[in-house]
Amino acid sequence: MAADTPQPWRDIEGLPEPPWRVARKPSSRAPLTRQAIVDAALRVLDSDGMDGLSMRRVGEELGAGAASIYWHVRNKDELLQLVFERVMEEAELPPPDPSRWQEQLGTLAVQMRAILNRHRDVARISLGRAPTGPTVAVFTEWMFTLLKPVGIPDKVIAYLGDLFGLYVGAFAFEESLGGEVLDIQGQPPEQFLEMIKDYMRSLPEDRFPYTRQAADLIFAGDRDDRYAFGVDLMIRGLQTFATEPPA
Amino acid sequence: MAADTPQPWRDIEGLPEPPWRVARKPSSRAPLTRQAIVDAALRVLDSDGMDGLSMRRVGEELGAGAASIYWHVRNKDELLQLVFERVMEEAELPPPDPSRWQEQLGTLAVQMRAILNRHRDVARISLGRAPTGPTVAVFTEWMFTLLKPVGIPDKVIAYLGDLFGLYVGAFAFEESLGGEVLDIQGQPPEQFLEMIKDYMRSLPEDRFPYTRQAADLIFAGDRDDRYAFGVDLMIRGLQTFATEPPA
DNA sequence: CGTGTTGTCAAACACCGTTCGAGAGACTCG
DNA sequence: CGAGTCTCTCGAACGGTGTTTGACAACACG
Repeated sequence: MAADTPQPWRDIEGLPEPPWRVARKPSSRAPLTRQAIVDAALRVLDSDGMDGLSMRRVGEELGAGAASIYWHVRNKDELLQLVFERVMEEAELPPPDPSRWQEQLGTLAVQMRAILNRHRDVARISLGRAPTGPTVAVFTEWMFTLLKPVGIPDKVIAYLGDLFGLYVGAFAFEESLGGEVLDIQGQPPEQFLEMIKDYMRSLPEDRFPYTRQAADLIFAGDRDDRYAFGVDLMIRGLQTFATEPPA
Repeated sequence: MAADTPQPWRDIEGLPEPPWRVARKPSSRAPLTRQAIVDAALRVLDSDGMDGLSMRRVGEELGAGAASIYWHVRNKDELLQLVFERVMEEAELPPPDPSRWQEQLGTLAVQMRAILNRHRDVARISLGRAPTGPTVAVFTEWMFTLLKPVGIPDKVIAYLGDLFGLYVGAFAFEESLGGEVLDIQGQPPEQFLEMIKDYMRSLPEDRFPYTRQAADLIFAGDRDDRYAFGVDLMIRGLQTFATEPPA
């Protein structure tokens, strides 16, 4: 190539780039921030569920490459933690009223479950995780303000947070599976359940009298009912620690 | 485990296999059986943990190819279910004695947790799963025999199994993570915990009096202590359903 | 003998989380 | 005005994953 030959017509300085070669639309994409990434991840989670939540998919949702995410977030696990904390902030705590502590605790339990169920598969993230930010402080203070006046010992209140979170998370997790673990055969869950019931009823009467009789009861009740039972049992247990008589 | 301890009520010999678990075929003389695969999977799980448990790895353990496994097992999830059920059969139930129901229930809880912790990461499998074979029948019957004489309503007993399993599983699951979720920063878990405590103590005194004071309490107590608390709370709650006075 | 049936498995498929290194763009300093 | 540095993006690649496919071997039965 004769590089030294003057070729002014070959000068491309200032010429517009042909549209088919523009690298990317300059500013159509929102800036990539931690915030935006968490938003996108939550959006993907809500629509595609946990199995659809891949780094590549989150990148796509942002109109960005998967690798870019790693500049803002250590790894997928940290991203999940952020999504979890963000969702937990949706919880609203009423002003604590010790005279109705059982009711308020029950309501909170219902609300937490609702939040975990509102965002698909968030319950799967929640397990073994706890909020670490200001949220946990607000919760703790709320619990103490509600339960200390009833006479429940500090240690019990302190441990209760864990237990409470564990139950709500585990229950919602089970729900999020939606019996998908149950179809170990090709059958739909309910049909499979019917099989188990039949199996139970077919057991020898002399050794399994109760089980035979309770086969229906064991699988009866909707999710709400069973959830409420667990919450109720915990509250009843708590009650035995209270020194102040219930209002 | 004392495998030689006589447990006639636990004997599942001669009980019919539930129809959904019948093996594909007796298989004349093959090195690869369902049984052998489950064994191998459990061996891999014990030594390499959940992350190391891949179909290829199980195949290798058997001196076979990964694809071969799919002849005997529908997919990985079914394999996990089988491993879970196998481990659950390690539980030993004492002869139910209603006069000591609280104690026996507590002991069972401790034992279940021990089993889940004995086999590395089995707790991770257990969540959202329940045994579906004869084991669940034996458990159910045991529960009823123990609790019905105390006057606890059938429905409560029926629901209790779920709740019990949920708590044990969720707790052991959390343990199996071993705080690995906590090192969202590079720090080791305990150091990170100290940070949270410091954070709590630094909160404004007027809005977070209890939290400031209870910062230590919240993270105090070893796992055993916290586990026992949850079990105790459930048993206390159960007690309120009993009509027969405690012995 | 042929013809199924049962069981094995290498190769391929379509993903995954994560790392690397080249680069673009914006800022600061001499 | 460079030159340098720092922030940020991302294509390509690495080493895995669960699962499917199709070819193939070993045996059973008529």
